[in-house]
Amino acid sequence: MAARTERARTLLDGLNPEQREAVITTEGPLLVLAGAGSGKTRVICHRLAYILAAGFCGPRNVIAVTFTNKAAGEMKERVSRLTGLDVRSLWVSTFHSAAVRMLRAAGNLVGVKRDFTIYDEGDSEALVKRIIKDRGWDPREEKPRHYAELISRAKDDALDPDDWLEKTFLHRAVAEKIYEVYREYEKRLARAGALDFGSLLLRAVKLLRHPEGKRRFGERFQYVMVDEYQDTNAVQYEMVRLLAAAHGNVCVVGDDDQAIYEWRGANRANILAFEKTFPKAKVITLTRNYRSTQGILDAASHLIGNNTRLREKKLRAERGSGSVPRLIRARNEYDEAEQVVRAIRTNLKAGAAKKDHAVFYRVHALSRVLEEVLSASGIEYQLLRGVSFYQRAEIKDVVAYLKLLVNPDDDGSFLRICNKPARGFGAKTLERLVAAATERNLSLMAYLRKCGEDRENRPAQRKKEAAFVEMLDELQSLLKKESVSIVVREVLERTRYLELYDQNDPEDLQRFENVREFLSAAQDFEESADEPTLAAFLERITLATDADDYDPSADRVVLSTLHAAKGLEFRHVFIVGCEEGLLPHGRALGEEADAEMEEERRLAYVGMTRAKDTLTMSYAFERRMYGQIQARTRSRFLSEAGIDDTSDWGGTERETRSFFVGRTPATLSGSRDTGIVGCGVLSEGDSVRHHRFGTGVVLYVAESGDENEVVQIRFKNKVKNLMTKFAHLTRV
DNA sequence: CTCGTGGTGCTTTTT
DNA sequence: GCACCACGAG
Repeated sequence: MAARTERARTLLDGLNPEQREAVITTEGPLLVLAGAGSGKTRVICHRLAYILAAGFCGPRNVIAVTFTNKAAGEMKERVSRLTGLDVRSLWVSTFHSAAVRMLRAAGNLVGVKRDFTIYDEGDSEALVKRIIKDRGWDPREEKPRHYAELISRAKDDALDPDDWLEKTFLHRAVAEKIYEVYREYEKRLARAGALDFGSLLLRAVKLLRHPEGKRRFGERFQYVMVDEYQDTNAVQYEMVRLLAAAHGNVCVVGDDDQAIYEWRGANRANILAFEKTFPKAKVITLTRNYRSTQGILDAASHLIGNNTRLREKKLRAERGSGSVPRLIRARNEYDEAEQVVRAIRTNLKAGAAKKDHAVFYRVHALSRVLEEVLSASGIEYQLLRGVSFYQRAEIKDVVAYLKLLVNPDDDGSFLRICNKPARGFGAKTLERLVAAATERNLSLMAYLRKCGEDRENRPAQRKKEAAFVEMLDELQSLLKKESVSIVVREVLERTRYLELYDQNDPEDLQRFENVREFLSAAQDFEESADEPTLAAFLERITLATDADDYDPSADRVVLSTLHAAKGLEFRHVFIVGCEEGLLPHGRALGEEADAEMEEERRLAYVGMTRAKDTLTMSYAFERRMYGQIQARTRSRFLSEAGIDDTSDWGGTERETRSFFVGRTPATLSGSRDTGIVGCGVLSEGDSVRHHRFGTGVVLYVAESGDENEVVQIRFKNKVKNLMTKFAHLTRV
């Protein structure tokens, strides 16, 4: 017992008093407000480890919920290292994986059959589209994406079609249409034995309310932990509440300033609701920032100070003052990318690694130019996100075959692949088939099996259909005796799927490669999984994302959207495209878009607080967007953050613009007047004079020597970043 | 049934 | 500018 206590106590070493308090407060409800860079992950892991090491309960009585599989995996790994315990029975997972796990075990209690299929967003949208078409509506008018999104939001708020109709503020006629689609959508999901992401959570909640489910899962978990709590939606909140109901030991960790997913149903006010639901909740605020220097933190704090905040907190840098954020002004997106890359190259020369750098942008579209310029410079990079591997058409096709084997009622998968390659399921045939099956409320496969015979003649057609059914039956029987990878191989073989591809077409060749990669993923899976079934494999890939692929050890510059940047940190951070309409995004600019504007601000805040040593923001005077060149205005966030543009070189915005337009960079450099310092002359500690700011001392010189040299100078009461070529500095 | 073209319409996207 | 989809011609 003493040894145990001793071991638990060492877990507190190296934690600050607040962190320590959070770790040892294991009983009762606890809300940890963790500012950016305040050691949140550390607290969560140590707290989990502490509970286990102290022997308060066994691993199977703890559940920790995070938002990505990757975060979950790392957490588990870390807890294992910290405790030396076997953590296999510890539930560390995403909300969705936890839901799946419970439903696979006891879904029958709430009407979920064992072999249910999971529909991802693409599958849901495809289903919505079929419903809209079946109604005879034009999918260009009634946009499936729009409908699918509304349905998904409704589920985030736990609203069934009737609840939703009652609550919606949309125009009656519009609302009725959506209601109709939503109802039909639910009907068809049920018929297909499928659950979408929203239903997974809703069914899990239903299960936790069921007496038997409550007994099995509600009472099992003595300790509940939730990460990124500010991004939970209403249903996830309810799930947390139910999981914690029996024992009341629930710890949620979050930061309302970093809530960036309200647009998809998250509710950052859950942070306030927590204290209402658990009136005795203890609140611990972590405000010591171990990541960034004070200069960066000040800018970020200034920015976020423009929001109305739920829980205001002031972060303090533990690392000292450091440099203040820099601003890059560029003529266009190419100039912007070139300046960023130049700055990166300067850092590389000074000994920094490529992986110490990250470039963030609001929209993926901005990555292209950066990629071009990085490639041209021979600097390796890795792109976060982009189309997920598992979202590619060819992968979804193969997956659809597999899903159909596990759950033959999955009409979505059936329709996707029944005619790939062509085997007699043309448009007309399918139309008839769907109509006949719908009439009998049967899935397509069930209809083919049961009623294939009693349809009118067409013997040739029936033969083809029978062959298809037989092929799937054979594959299905393989499932019982062969491993996942062998089944995948057989599927490719027997369906002759790969014959769709032309070996001479480079795009097809890529698809071919992707399918091969998929095959090797299947192999990896069956070698490593606890339960190497096809259903488990499908589950994993449906709930997997590309975020899970980011490799922090690879020495490459990271390109990422601001959203995907959450949770990461880099020595040198660049945020490009700081322009009105981009960051903040155009959709947040309207009169009645205050909430959106605040979310944009939080997004910028998240990006800025990723930086450890230097932060550079940039904007361009013009940029090609949607195929045309547009004049751009610098983002309001820059001045809100105190990253003051105009003062950097001593002119006004208009002067800057006219100065740039029509000039090439070469004509910009150098100075005509004697006494004015040129590039490559200054070094740290030099005293200089600026015509507006007076005299100051050079703090440091970035990109020394070339025409983009930037010097940081401390004037009487402010620190400025100036470009030597514009600043017209003289020596004192 | 497949291929080509033209029209459209475009944040973000943990699961 | 680009990617995706629907529709029409072959």
